[in-house]
Amino acid sequence: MLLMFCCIIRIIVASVATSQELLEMNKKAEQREINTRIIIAHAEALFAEKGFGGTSTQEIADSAGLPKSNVHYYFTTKQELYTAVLNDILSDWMHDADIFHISDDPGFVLRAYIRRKMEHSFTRPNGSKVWAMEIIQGGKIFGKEIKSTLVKWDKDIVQRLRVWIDEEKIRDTNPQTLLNLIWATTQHYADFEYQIMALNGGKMLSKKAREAAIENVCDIIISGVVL
Amino acid sequence: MLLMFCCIIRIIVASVATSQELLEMNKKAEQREINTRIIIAHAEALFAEKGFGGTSTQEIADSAGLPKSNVHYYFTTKQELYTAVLNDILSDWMHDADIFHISDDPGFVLRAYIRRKMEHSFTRPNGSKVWAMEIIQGGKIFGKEIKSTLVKWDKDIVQRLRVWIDEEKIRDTNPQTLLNLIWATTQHYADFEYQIMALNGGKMLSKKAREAAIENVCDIIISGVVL
DNA sequence: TATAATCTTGCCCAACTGGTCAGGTTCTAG
DNA sequence: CTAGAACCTGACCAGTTGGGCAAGATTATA
Repeated sequence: MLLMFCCIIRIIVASVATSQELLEMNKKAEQREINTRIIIAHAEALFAEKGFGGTSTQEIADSAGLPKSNVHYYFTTKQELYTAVLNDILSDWMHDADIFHISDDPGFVLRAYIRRKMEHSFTRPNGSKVWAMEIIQGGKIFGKEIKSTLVKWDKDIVQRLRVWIDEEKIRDTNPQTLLNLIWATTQHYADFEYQIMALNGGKMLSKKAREAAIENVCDIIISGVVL
Repeated sequence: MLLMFCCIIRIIVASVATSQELLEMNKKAEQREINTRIIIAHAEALFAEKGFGGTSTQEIADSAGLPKSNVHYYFTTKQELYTAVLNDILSDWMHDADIFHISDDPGFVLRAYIRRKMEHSFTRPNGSKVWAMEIIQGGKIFGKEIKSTLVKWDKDIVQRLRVWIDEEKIRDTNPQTLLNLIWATTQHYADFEYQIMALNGGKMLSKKAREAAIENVCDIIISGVVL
């Protein structure tokens, strides 16, 4: 319970400040903001590369260029830091779905949403990877946040899809299944980056290939579902 | 190099023997077969739950009901055991694609392949999870096998899809992208089991819901791609 | 300028890690 | 029946782990 409380405190502290907010801060607060951000960024990369259990706080500290004790000053436990990383990612993702509320054309909305998710996968793959591993391992650490925030947000979108089904604008399918398919496919390009590369002759996807992948995925899903 | 060789030896030893083969073995060989299988099975479950770095050989031993030294007798290093687990999974998966060579009807083949992959996700989720985490972490340990076995096998299927595209039996899309979409979606049901459950009111998918999910996924993809 | 609050750090530690090994038991081949 | 290969395991080890702590440095506040 106390731990839970500590986590919440940290999350608030760790939330990204705008540059305007940074200017208004005094030196102490600014230091805290900067260090917290650095630590989270390096932790995200290392957790993505080696998993939670495979990453030591010492490594994170070294990577961030700080003494380990300093990392422990900002994040008392490794779990606390891990939670901060996951929160940072989640808040970034939630906004991708804003598009569902600014248009009523399923073709347009779905295409825009898929595109955003795909682009996110290419620009911030590590976040997706850490998230994926947490879920794969059964959400043992971040489970509560998933069950509350994510579930509520999911229900909202599913409801939106259901309306389109009733209006016979999209195929009569289980909206949750459709959403799963979209998430799975878009995040695949971040999480399975290595496999994608291996199947692309060991090279990273070119900008052109990425664009083509985005278009292809959009096309397949939309012609599979939009009536 | 020596390590590589050891791994191959282990893999051969660890390969599943039929019950017929078991009967023909002497006691020593049978013991080896049984212990190896038990260790791999328990390791698979633990690696899926806690990742490679988060699982200790002691835990694996305890879970398998053997002393740690015995585990180390069969698998000198943790990596060696991990490799054996991944090989076990990979060999299981390869066969799912046999269907591509027994029919020329894309609708039939794709539906059958997706169904098999989905069923596999429901019956052996842990294998998929370990695999997913290995890829997410950049294939550092299993990379070579991926680059050889998997890539070759992938090329084969892509070629098959390309023919169908040329024959205008399926939509003119990047065949690799289509394959990625299928893998991502089908494996999602194993890897993101926890999320699926959370979005299903915290309950596991019922048999009926699973069957419906399989049908839905098939329908969406096939009507998105088969002409 | 005093003093309170926050930040930084080197040092410490008990617990655990993957892995070794010697010496035992069990089995098989000849 | 016997020699030796294969198997088993308790005891052990050096290195690493997450995290605590207290004393000193810096900054904010009154």
